[in-house]
Amino acid sequence: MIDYRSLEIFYWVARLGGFRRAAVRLCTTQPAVSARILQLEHMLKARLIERERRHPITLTRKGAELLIYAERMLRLQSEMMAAMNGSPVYEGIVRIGVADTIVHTWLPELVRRLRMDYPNITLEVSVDVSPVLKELLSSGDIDLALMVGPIDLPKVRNIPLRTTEIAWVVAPEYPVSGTPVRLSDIAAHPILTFSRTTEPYQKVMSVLAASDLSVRMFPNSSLSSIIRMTIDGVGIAALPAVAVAREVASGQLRRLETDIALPPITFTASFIEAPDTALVTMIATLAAEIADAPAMQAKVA
Amino acid sequence: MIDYRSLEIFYWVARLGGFRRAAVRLCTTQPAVSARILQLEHMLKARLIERERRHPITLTRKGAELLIYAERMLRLQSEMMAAMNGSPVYEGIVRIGVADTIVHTWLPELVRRLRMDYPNITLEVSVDVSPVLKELLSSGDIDLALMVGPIDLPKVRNIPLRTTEIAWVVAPEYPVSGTPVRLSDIAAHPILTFSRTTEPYQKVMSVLAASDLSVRMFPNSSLSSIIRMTIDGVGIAALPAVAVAREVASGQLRRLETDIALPPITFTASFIEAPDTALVTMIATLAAEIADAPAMQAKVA
DNA sequence: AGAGGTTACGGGCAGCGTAAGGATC
DNA sequence: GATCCTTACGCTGCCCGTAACCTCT
Repeated sequence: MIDYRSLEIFYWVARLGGFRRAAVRLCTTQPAVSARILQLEHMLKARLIERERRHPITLTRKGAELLIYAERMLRLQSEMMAAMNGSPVYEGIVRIGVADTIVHTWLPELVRRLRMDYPNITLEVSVDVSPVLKELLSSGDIDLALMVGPIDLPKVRNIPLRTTEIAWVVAPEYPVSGTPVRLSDIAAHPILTFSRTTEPYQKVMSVLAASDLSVRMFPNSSLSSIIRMTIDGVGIAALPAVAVAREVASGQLRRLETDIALPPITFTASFIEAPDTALVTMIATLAAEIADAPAMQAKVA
Repeated sequence: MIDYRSLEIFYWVARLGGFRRAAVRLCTTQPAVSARILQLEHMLKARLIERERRHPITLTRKGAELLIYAERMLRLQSEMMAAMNGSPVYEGIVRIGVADTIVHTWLPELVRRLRMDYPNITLEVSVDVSPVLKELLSSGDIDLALMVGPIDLPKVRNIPLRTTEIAWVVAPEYPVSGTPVRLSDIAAHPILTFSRTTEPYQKVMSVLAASDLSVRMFPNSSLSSIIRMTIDGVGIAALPAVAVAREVASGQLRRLETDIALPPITFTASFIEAPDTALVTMIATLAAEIADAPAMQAKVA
């Protein structure tokens, strides 16, 4: 008989397009995945997967046929677990990728709530900039990404968290002319923001490019480092307003009043849709709830 | 996660109403079944089965709920196997209960065909009279019964094999008066037939009772023994015509011409309907085909 | 005493992880 | 050389079967 585990592994190999990725996603090793697939192929006496050297692998006809059943089986299994336990079993390991901004605002609250309400969930948090998180998610290295912007791929579910504008902030004593500050005033100073691939960087660059201004950018992937440097008077920072709300409130940073039209950025909780995402969905929903909670709004506003 | 095997075991415990029966049906031991159920109950943190001392056990509410999923899961699994292999995997152990009459007519042909076409099937044949076979089937001790008459229980599938009349046969020299022989002529002699619980016995008894005749019956559960004794002139045998066709053809026995209205008896291939009966169904169908084959008809006619 | 389920215990084997081995770009 | 899958191998843990035990009729 065909094991549930084998189908699960087969499903993720097909889904993520590689043995390695499936292994990472399922928290196991590549040989284990390999053995399962081989066993499956041996049992069904048919090759299921065309091993090509480049991502993604392709399924044979038989493989595609099996995938349908694998998906149905996983779905039935999780439906059963949900029905039997009243609610799905919220336990296991979840790997979350989080953008720095979220780490500094409401991630602690999410972690606290999870530890309190679901002590059997083990979290593995990786912090990185959103473009990297997108890669990690689509290669199966993380299960859930809390970051900027939706991922526009099929089968990825994006739960919008909250939208925030980009604020220009400086050290209180830092000299900036103009009220409101114009773009050219800002461009005279070094601008600190996230790394080149991120939305804040690109949005800043696009308005500057439109105005034909040149500028010294200080891209930096660490939010706390950017904040530190800004407080130390290195330049003007362009950061999500929520990320610096505390420092602005405490007077460590001063928010510039400008009329520069920077489009706001939207955070999302994104994850790959699969038959067994009850756990991840729950966490994403909880994240949305916490991110939008009045308490949080007040705390960071 | 819940194993396929656990669901299968749970299904059969529920279906057959006991741990022991399920163990027999699944070719395993009672402790193994017990352990699986215990593990399942532990995993779902709920009692699934009320252990009562008498058959059948009853399911708790949770147990009944799980049974639905177990059945769906088994069904999906066998649907998948069927779809993937083109045809279901015809291999494994099948326990067949066979009535003596069939053993002496076309069972060898069935066994030969199975051994030839499906060498991976292991047969375990038990021979007994039909009422006993019915018990064995409903308690899960056999998977398929080839015997007299349908089993009128829900979830039992009966495939009609062929109908045969009951013949009165005697040794060639045995003195019987009358042509055609009347019932009272027969009642003067000892009558050999199957044991008390069987259809031939009961049918003979009912016509005799209707005529208010008393008679000496020699019930015997072994067909070959009955034939032997009849050839030796012990009395008149009432047996399915097909069972003595060979002896009549070879002249070892003589068939009496009578006008006694004995209702014919019907053989069936009967088995319990379950989500995974592809193998048993195939054998039952093959049995029907062989039993009704012209070659067989000729051979026994 | 017998039927039916549980507990105890030892052995076998499946499946996993580590590490080394191709193959292809 | 880098990436990706496969093979080799030792180990762990699960699951099964045997046997003894419990409990109710």
